[in-house]
Amino acid sequence: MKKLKYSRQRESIKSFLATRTDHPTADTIYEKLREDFPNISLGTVYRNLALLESLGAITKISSNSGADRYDSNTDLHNHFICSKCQRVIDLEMESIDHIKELAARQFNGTIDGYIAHFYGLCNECQ
Amino acid sequence: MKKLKYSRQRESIKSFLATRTDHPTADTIYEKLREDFPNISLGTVYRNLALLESLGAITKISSNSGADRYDSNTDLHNHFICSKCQRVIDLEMESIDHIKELAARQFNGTIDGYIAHFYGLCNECQ
DNA sequence: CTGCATGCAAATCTTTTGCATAAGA
DNA sequence: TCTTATGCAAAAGATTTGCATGCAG
Repeated sequence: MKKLKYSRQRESIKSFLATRTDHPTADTIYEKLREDFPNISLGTVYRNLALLESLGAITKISSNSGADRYDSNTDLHNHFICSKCQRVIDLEMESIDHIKELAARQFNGTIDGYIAHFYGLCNECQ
Repeated sequence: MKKLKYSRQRESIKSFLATRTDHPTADTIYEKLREDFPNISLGTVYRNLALLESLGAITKISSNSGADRYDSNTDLHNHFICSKCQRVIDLEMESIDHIKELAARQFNGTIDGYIAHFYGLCNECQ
């Protein structure tokens, strides 16, 4: 496989994401990075996000509507997704790891991980 | 609000979905419905799926890749999503409803529901 | 009749990709 | 110099929408 080469853009994407807990979309990241790299392209942002995800450095979150979101917190944690504004909020809840066992008991295959998405209306929307 | 009017297409979409447990995409449904309605359009399929979802008759499932999938089983249940072939499999597992309480304890808003997605490789892919 | 639903096509939105050039090692 | 990364633009994939016409009530 090919060797990874340093890139200022990629580092910037990674460090920007590390400052945010609100799971920005690729486009939000793009708009922000334009401050430092006026000519950066959305393609570069998507390419790097996919690369970082494949390296396990970040996580992608898809919900039922809108663009995918990205999360620099790769620790196992769950999300609350607002049904109205689509905001994604981290839940620092007690471990629910045992649900993986319950699932494994039902499913005749290998379960590598899980993510639980809770939904409802966030404080701002209700 | 406006009144719902019967449509053969919508009934057909609903009953076709009821026969499947593999969570087809809008396009799969479209191809199937063309057997009975040669001129049906994808737009009609999407419009009816959105309508049925808003009525609570079906559920939409988004995963990290590929098109959204639709599920006629609106009972609370969780899914296994294959990381390789993207197959979505229902998990008839023991209740994990208590995780909702754990989440509510952390989140200062209203939690209406949740869905847990387990991932890994399915039998065919490993 | 009246209004919701459809078919068709164009438009949108999000993400991916090809290619020539720039930059890291 | 060699190879990976970038910018730009076009392409692709999924979903939505405007509009004239069809069909249910």
